[in-house]
Amino acid sequence: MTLDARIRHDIEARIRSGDWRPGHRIPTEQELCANYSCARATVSKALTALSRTGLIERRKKAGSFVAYPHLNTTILEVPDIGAIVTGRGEAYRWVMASVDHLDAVPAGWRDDWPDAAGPVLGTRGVHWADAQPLGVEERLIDLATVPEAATADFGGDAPGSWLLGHVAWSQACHRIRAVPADTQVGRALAIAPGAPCLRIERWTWRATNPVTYARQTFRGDRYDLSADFRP
Amino acid sequence: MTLDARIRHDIEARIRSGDWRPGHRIPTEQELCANYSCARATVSKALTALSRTGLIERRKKAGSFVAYPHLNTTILEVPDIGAIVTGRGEAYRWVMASVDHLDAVPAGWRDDWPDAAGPVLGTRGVHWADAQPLGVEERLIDLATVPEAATADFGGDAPGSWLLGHVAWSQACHRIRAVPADTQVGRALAIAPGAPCLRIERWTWRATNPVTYARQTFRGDRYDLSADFRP
DNA sequence: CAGTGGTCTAGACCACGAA
DNA sequence: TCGTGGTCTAGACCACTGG
Repeated sequence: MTLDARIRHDIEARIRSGDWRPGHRIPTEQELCANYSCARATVSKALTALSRTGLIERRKKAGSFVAYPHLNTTILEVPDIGAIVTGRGEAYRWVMASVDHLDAVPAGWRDDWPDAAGPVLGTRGVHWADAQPLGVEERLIDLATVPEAATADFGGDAPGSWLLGHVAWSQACHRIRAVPADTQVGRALAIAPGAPCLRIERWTWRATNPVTYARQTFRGDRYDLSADFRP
Repeated sequence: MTLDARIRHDIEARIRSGDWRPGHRIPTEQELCANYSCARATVSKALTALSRTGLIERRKKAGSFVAYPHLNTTILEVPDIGAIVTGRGEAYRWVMASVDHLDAVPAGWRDDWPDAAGPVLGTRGVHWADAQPLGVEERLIDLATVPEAATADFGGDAPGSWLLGHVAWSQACHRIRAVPADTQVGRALAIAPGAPCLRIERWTWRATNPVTYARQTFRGDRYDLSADFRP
């Protein structure tokens, strides 16, 4: 491993582990030069690479800081439903249906989220666009990884928005399918049972710790995903 | 604009314009140093950045070359159906149903692909996993942008595979929806009309020129998209 | 004003791999 | 073998901006 890769790796490990929280000031280039006994260009190379990935933010005179996680770090912006709806010129609204403290992942969900072992927070709600229900969301949050969620005030926001702003997740996995609406979803979304729905499942981890599992089911005739790519 | 950005931009422009084709040898670092009258580190910075984006490939002793477009450049690997199927341990097969030379985008498709003005190649076919039809694909290829497609031998591969290997696309846009199967798709996929299907539409450009429009419709019960992310 | 990152220079040594 | 990229050094000047 090259020296600049080692510096990069060390800093990234500190951030991912939660040792350095968002906003924490990273040692200056000169301090890092001294720590690693190397030239400033080598440190600069490592820090520049980290800032390009969005993990840190560099400000002149002030120094380098651990970046606050922001929404546009991923290319496919699955979770930010509000922005998609608002971008279409419609009014976005989240209606929380229930928040439950559970001692463990409920039966029937264990197959979908075997990672979480301890107590979890279960949330349910509906995403609305204008006066139309857009999709239902069921979510589990691991309270061992995110204990502050137990007492969090989600305000009027969906739990996903709160999580994005409060937890520095390191890995997420999505699964996107077309499924028929069951009777419960059909009633919530005002569509016939069996009507096509887009289901997005999302598993999120911080390092090896499970953070959350979300299952969103959207009306097929009112919602689609878009993604722009450049090679 | 900084000097290394200018070097990077110049080289990228040559590649995107098609002036330097995949496999073309880029001037050595020393030659570029001379051209731009700068230090080798500056040239190296530009070339390293280009190779990290996958646009060029650097080989010791041999030099730097324009990279052949490869499948894993995007995070969400929508087009590579074959790899997904094979990864599940099933046998992938593409069956071409028709290839048509058309003078223009057919009526009924113009709304979906208004970009293409001239003659296009229209293809239809079915993706199979083992002995089960997985999804149907309808595609239009702009022959003004990709004239070699008119006489191309797609072999046993889907047109998308051929395109990925022959055209350096610069931008792609996806749309993912859940739609009900119509009678034609239902018959091709052996499912009931109205059954939920995952539809992926993909528009691809090279610079401002349209390359292709593809519409894939997959059985909802047999196909899903997965995507891993790291912030 | 002074410290910080942003950028660049000139030069060096090394490992690799095609000739 | 020897040209190429990969990496690093020591030093420099500049622009920005917070104290």
